[in-house]
Order: sequence, then C-alpha cells, then structure tokens
Amino acid sequence: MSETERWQAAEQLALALAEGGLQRMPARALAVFLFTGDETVTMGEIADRLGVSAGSVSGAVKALLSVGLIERLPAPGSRREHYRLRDDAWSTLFSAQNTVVGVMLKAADTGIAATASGDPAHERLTRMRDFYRFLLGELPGLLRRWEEQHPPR
Amino acid sequence: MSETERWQAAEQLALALAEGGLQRMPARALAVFLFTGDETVTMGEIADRLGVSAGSVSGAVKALLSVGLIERLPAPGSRREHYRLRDDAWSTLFSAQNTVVGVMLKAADTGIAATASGDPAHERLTRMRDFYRFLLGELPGLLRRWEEQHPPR
DNA sequence: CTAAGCCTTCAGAAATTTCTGAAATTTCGC
DNA sequence: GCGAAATTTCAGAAATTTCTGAAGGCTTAG
Repeated sequence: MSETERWQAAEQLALALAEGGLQRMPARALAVFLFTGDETVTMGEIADRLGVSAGSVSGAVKALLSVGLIERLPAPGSRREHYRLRDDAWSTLFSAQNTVVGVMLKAADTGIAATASGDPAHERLTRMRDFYRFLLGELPGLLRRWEEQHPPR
Repeated sequence: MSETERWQAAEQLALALAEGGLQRMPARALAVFLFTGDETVTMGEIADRLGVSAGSVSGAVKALLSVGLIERLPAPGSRREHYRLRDDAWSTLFSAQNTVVGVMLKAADTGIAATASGDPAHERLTRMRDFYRFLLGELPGLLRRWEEQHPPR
C-alpha cells in the first residue's frame, strides 16, 4: 500500500467523478480532499499534489464550495485558508446531479402545452412527464432513508 | 400552439438532455423523436428538421440506439430505415446515468484497500462506499415500482 | 503602517470535443 | 444483377471547454 498506489487510486476516482458530471479540475481536487491523510487541506497543498496552477485550484475550490461538497474552516490563526470534505458530500452530489430531473419535468410540461391531445407527441411527452414526476416524488424519501441509516457523526 | 412553439419547446428539451449528460447532437435528435407528430422518423427527416449533416445524424442515431433509447423498426417496405422512441426510454436513460454509481463504488473500494485504517482518508472512503452501496441497493426497487405503476402499453 | 504571502481574476493559449463534407459502402427496388 | 438512394465513415475544420500565467487585491504578522 504505497503512496504511489494511493494517489493512483485518487486519480482513478477523479476520472469517475468527471464521468458523473463534475468538471475535470474540481473532480481532481475533490479526489485530493478524499485521499489526503490530513484532516484539512489548503489550496497550496492541492496545487502541489496535482501539479497545477494556483488559479486552477482557486476555480476548482470555488466550484466545490458552491455545490456544497467542501467547507471552509474557521481559520485557526493561519494565513492560509483550510478546507475539508463535508460529511454530507455524497448525498449533496447525488442531489445536484438530480437537479436535471426538475428541468426535464418542466420541459415536458412545456411540450405538452404545445401539442394537441391525439398528437403522438402529446402521448410521448405525457409518459415522459409521468416518469420524472414519479422520480421527483421518490428521491426525497430515498435520501431520508440514507440519513436515517447513517446519521452524520 | 404553433409549429414554431412546438420546435422551440423541442430545442429547449434538447438543452435539458444535454445538461443531463447526453451529447449535443444525440440530445437534439432525441428531442425530434419526442416532438414529431409522426409515429416513426427517418434519418433524413431528422437532418431536415435540425438542419445538420447526414453524418451528424448517423452518429447521433447510432448513439441513441446503443443506449437503448430508440429502436429500428422492421422496414415497412420503404428504402429508408424508420426509428422511434422506445417505451422504456426514460427508465433506460435514468439507469444509464446511474452507471456511474457502480464506478464510484469500485473506486471507493480501491481507495479503501490503498489506505490503512486509522488514516482519515480510510474513514472518508468508507463513508463514501456506504453511500454508493446504499444507492445501488435502492435503485432497482425504484425502477420496479415505476414499472408496476406504469406498465408498457 | 508596512511588507510578505495568499488568493482571485481574466485574457489568451492549449487541448479537447463536436460537426461537417465528401468519398466509400451498403441496401433495396426494379 | 444494376443503379439509385440512403447510410456510414473519417479526416480535417470549427467551436467549445479548460488551463495557465501574470497582475492586482486582500489579509495578517510584525
């Protein structure tokens, strides 16, 4: 279990995160937050680890903050800002990815309004709407069950 | 409810689909499959509707076929191939988007194997694995409930 | 108050993705 | 079989996304 192996696994995870919709640099940064042996991380450490510019890290951290995957810690008297992965990061990420569900539902409604009943398109769009309506109804319960089974520490 | 409105709604939906991970051209093509007033569509009709090259349509249709969102119909004596949206397109699309869940789970396991217990990273990765394990367990039941409520015609 | 270090911003470079156009291939009616 | 029409393929063009590097602003220690 070498350090090399550890960071290979980290980069591999970054690729999976990128598949899942995150942009490349935020994904790689998130992997650092996961795999670091420290409790918190600074921007400088991320830049060193990934071998990328400070500007890239700034943008990536900003993106991760905005979706609630990481949090800035009350500064412990240091000049550098410290960040860490949030406990609820995974359910947050899952929810963010399902924001699309709401958009799809709305798009379906618009389409239904723009077609006459009897038009094949009207039926297709109705079926689509029903599916996303169903999903939107199920997802909150899903996340609630998760939190019940695994309460934050 | 003009034709213009209808196809504006279609392009709007294509954007939502692109947000959801589909590539631009397959997304636009899928919107045509949804919004067309006919039961089936040919590649030529898609190309005309979208004003794009036959090559682009060929690639897009191939992509939609490979993920199971549309199907080729037994040729009704025409020279052109006819395609249509599949009944189970939406649950298929949802499943495809959740393929990532399995990849994430595997990545987490790799990371756990590459870190020692006691290492903060080990704990984070374990929590991550638990979440995706939970999701992977819940998704099949979710789709089963959908199919029970809305059996294919 | 000053200086040093950290972070942000943004214009431009680089890399990647996406689309087209035309040639090659396949298919189907005749 | 033959020929016309449709489809596939793929190299290169175009567009988009992503990263860097440097300048400027902000914060904190002294």
